[in-house]
Amino acid sequence: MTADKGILGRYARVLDAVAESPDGLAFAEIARKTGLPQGTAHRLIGALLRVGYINASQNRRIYVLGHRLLRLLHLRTPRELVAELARPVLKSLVERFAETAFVAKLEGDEVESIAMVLPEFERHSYVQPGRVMPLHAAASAKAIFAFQDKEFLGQALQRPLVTFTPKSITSKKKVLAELAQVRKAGYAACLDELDPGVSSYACPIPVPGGIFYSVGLVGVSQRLEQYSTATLVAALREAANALGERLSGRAATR
Amino acid sequence: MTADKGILGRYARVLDAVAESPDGLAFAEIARKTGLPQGTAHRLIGALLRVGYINASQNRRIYVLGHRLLRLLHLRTPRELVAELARPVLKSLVERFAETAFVAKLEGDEVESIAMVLPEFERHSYVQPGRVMPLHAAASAKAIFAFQDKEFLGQALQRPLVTFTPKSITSKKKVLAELAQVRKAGYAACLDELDPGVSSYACPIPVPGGIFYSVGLVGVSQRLEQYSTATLVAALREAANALGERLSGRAATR
DNA sequence: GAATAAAGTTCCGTGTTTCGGAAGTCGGCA
DNA sequence: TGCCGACTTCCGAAACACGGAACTTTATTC
Repeated sequence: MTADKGILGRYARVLDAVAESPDGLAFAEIARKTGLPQGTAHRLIGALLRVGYINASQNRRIYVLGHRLLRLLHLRTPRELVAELARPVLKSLVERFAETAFVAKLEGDEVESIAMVLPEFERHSYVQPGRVMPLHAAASAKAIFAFQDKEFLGQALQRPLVTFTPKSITSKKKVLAELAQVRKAGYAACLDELDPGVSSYACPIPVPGGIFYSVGLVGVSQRLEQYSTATLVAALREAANALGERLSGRAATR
Repeated sequence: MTADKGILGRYARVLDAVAESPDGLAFAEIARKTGLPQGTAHRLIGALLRVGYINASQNRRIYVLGHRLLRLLHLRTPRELVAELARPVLKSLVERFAETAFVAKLEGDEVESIAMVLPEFERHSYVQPGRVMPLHAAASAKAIFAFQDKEFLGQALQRPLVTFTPKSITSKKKVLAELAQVRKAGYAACLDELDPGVSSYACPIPVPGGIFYSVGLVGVSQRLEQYSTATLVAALREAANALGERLSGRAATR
């Protein structure tokens, strides 16, 4: 189209070109596909890189969609799509540990539980799908918020930190310290912080663009204690990696 | 953050704000969340509207992500996510018609078959998942390309129109006419155009932002003829609507 | 239903940024 | 070493973004 709708129109054309090529595009191909002069294309690509709308992969020569756009995409991915894909992985966790397994997702600026499989004998569940997991008192939420940027986190921390149990962490400073710890360890735990006598463990699910999902186990604290933390975390991490590959289309279709 | 990375940084902040609010944002909320002066916010929103990165919903007062971004989202949605969700719907089509049912997806600038369920007695399939469906000789591809914009279509039509059978349409003009017809009728048919003696029908799957998927039936022409076109199309349309709702997160979780 | 507040829109002089052609640099290859 | 294509930088002219303030429209209150 000759009708370039302002400056944004040209940026949009570059993004369209990049998105339409599943394996990314080299600089010259972008200039050709969009019909932009090389100098101009170069400048636009530089700006897009700086805001994170495209990323340079490999030897810095192939451009693909960037983390900032992938973030929007995951925020808008319907819960059901992810839930459907996660079910088999959750089932195998349940079989192994006989505890409730679940997946949580970043929705807007909150973390929600979106899929759950519970052991057969269990009478009730601790995380109904759709339940909002509080940032300071749920392993699943910690595992996701620990990997968000400061600005976003600061906004989320505006919400009051409700005291659910005597063990709940209710100071912003302590929450931030906890999240830093989660980031370092690669997993989150919540022992009696949300419901008394109930504990949970969760790992972030790595997908290109950032962390938007987590996979976890919940159960009566006493029963969970029979497994070592290392065992639980190793299993969750494995599950998280498997889910990450499925969510980004790199999985061997089972 | 005070560090605005150029003009794109401010647009990005608006988009982030909109994406983080699942139900959309009013003008004033955008200005507040991004910290932009009202006049400025208004101008940026206008530009974003013009390129289709945001849409005004309802009484033109609530802004949500626009079709141009949703398009990127769907282009990048892994095949497996969609395939998993589509399976039950495909199964019920197969049960009813005893013919192969499948879903196709726009990948880059090509249409690919991504999920398929075939009747038990069938010995081989006509559309392996992963097969690229030619724009001019496959119902599934026609059903998708018919709803793409002219620019994109023109680009796709650069590719040579292979003659698969005597019935294949091989002139650009006729292909365009056929696509216009598909757009009007709301479904596409291919009678012996790709493989001799094999026919297919397909309907576009409506999701917010445009058409990126189609659902179809394939089979030996003679066998398919026992159903009236109206019957086939009605069933496909129903399936397409069901899939559309699931894909956009509006479905009643079965 | 009038008064008032809130939400949304337009204007415009100032000043920064974009524009793209052309010239320059890099890196692989014979 | 010298060539070629891919990529990057430069720069003056022109265009556009900037945001405060004034204005219109819509919602709320009494």
